[in-house]
This record gives sequence, C-alpha cells and structure tokens, in this order.
Amino acid sequence: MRADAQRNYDRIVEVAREVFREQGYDASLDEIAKRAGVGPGTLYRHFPNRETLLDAVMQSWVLRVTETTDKALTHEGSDRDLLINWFEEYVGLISQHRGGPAKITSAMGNPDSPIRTKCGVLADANDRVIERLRADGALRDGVETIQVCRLVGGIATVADQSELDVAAVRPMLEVVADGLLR
Amino acid sequence: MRADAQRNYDRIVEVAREVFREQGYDASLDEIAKRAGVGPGTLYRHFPNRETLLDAVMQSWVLRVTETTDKALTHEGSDRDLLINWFEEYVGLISQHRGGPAKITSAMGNPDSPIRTKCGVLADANDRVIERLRADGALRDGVETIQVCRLVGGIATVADQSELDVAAVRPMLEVVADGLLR
DNA sequence: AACGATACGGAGACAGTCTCCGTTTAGCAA
DNA sequence: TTGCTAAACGGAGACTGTCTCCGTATCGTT
Repeated sequence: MRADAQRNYDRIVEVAREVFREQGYDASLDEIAKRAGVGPGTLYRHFPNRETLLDAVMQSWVLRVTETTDKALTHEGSDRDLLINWFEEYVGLISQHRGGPAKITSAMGNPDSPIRTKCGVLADANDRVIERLRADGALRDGVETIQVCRLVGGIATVADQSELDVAAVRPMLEVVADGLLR
Repeated sequence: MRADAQRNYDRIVEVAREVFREQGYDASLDEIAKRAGVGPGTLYRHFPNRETLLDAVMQSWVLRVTETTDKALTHEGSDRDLLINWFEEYVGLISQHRGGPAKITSAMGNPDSPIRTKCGVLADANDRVIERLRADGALRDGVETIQVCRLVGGIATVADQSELDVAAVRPMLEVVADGLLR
C-alpha cells in the first residue's frame, strides 16, 4: 500500500473507533470521513461497507479478548462464579459501542460476515471456558458453545438497547449460568 | 374523526401490517403511504413516527396475547413443560415481523414508549404464568417478571437477527427455564 | 525530471424521513 | 341545494445519510 493510502487508512480506523464509541454503530460514515479529513470516496474505497470498517476497528480488540479469557480462567472460586464472571467479561467485550452486541451476536455463525474472524476469536474464547467447565463435569448435557454465545449475546443486546446497567444484567447472567450448570 | 380520515387511518394500518410483515419493521413509511394510496403528509399526520404506527398495527394483536396465555396456562404436564411452552408462545407473539423482538423488548420497562400499553399487556401475560409457577413453589427465589421478559426477548431478538428456526431456539429457552426453576 | 500507477475527494445520484402549505372535501346549517 | 368552514389531504421539497464516478493530484520509480 502507498504511504498516503496507509496514512488515510489508519486515520479512518482511528476516527471510526472514536465515533462509534461516541455515537454507536450507526454513526454516519460520511461524518467519519469528514472528521478523518478525507472524502467519502476514500473511505468507501478502503472499506466498501460499514462492516468491513467495523472489522478493522475491532482488530486491536482481538488481543484483549484472549487476555481477558486467560484472566477469567484463573478465577479462584466456584464454577458458578467463574462462569458468571466470564459472562460479565463477555458482555463487556461485545459492548464497546451501541449496536455492537446485536451486530456481533448476529454475525456469529454466519460464515459470510466480514467480521467472521473476529467472531471466531470470541467463539473460541468462550469455548475455552465452556470446555474447561465441561472437563470439570460441571455442565449439563447438550450444552453447545454457540448457544451460550447467543444466550449471553442476547442479554447484552437487550441491555444495550434498553441501556441497562451492570446491576440489572447480572441476575440475567445468573439465570443462564444456573441453566447451564448441573 | 371525519369519515375520510377514518378510512385513511384504517387503510394505512392495514397496509402497514402487511408491509411490516413482508419487509420487516424498517420498511419505508413513504412506501406504505403510497401503497395505501395516500400522500406521506397524511400518514405522518395520523402517525407522527414509526412507533405510533407500530402501536396501531399491534392493536389487534393484544387479543391474541391474552388468548394465547389462557391456553398456555391450561397446559397439561410438568411445570418445566408449561414454562417452555409459554416461552415458545411468547417468542412467537413478539416475532410477527423482523425487528419486532428488539423493538418490543427494548420498549419493555420504558414508560415513554408509544407502545408501552402493548408491552404492558405482554408483561402482564408473562406475569400470569410466572405467578402461577411461583404459587406452585416451582421458581427459584428472586425471579422477576421483567427479567424473564428480557431473557426470552433477548433470545427472540437473536433468533430474529440470525434467522434461526424453532429447533435452534428451543434449547436456549430450555436453558433459561432451567435457570429459573428450582 | 518525467511518467505511469495509485489514490484522492467532492459532486451528485439515490433513498428515506418528515414538514409546510396551497388545495380539496366532508358535513353542517340555512 | 347551496354556501361555508373546519378538517383533512397530498405532494413538492428540505434535509440527511449512503455510495459511486471520474477528473485531478500525488507517490515513488526509472
């Protein structure tokens, strides 16, 4: 990539991250272009649609996912605590900006989504926790990772759209945890 | 209301119901106006925004909610079956058109929403089922109706956005049911 | 310095929302 | 019937956001 192109690319991603956080995932792309000091054409050449831009924005996020999972797995305490703690982290990870939880959760299991690799990372992270609990014999039979992602993603989506705080979310995560554990 | 106004009102609601079902909740309102044979001005005078139109569309739906609940409460079988069966009905009720589950669930507990009365009806319906189970001593402590609505609404939202079929939804409803029951 | 490939950016087509206001019509009263 | 007025209509158009096309500018190489 030419140096100026690279500069613009980076600038757009940086600005997009900021604007998505401020205004949510449905912010105007033309405005992002303007704030980044480029024309809309430039933005759309680098990112043919909103999702590819989101994908780029999430690039750095991938690291944080694995770090968070590592930490969650070292959790001292009961399996239930570990699971609920992980769910809270999970919700936090996908709730970076308004509209994020819905976007990410619905992309989960869709092989054509531009953010599929990011979803894969998240699914793998969740899988590590689930498999750890399964190995402990803590889970009921028939629990599938994708279902867990959807259940927790669904809660995060509702919380996002109803602007619920952590205190309102936790009891719902507990219900799901109790429904998954023996 | 003047006769012609009433006629247009009814026509718009009828067409909107049809178009929402066909194209989802984000269909073009100008198109609904066109199909109803009125100008956009007429539509927006009757319905200042999308939500008030949705509210009108849902008017007839209210009857169905209570009927469905009555039937669900007569369910023969275990508490678990009754609950899961109700959840499936609940999901069906709020999944009339694409975008519906998210809209309804996020309006739940928002006293300013134009569809608040409709949400109230739904919340009451859910409450009847929950209280019946609570009376049986079947529920864990601390279960709140609004949480149940949000949990099941979250599942319906994800199912809606990921276009999941009933078979994929049921196991998730089972998890929630198991998390709520003793 | 010159040149070709690469990238830029803004004008503008298009779609959707929503309003304003000149025109039409319903319904009533004489 | 006719005339009148309040009520309702409807479409032109302002505004916002998406996305493309293509003339212009810039990079980096020779």
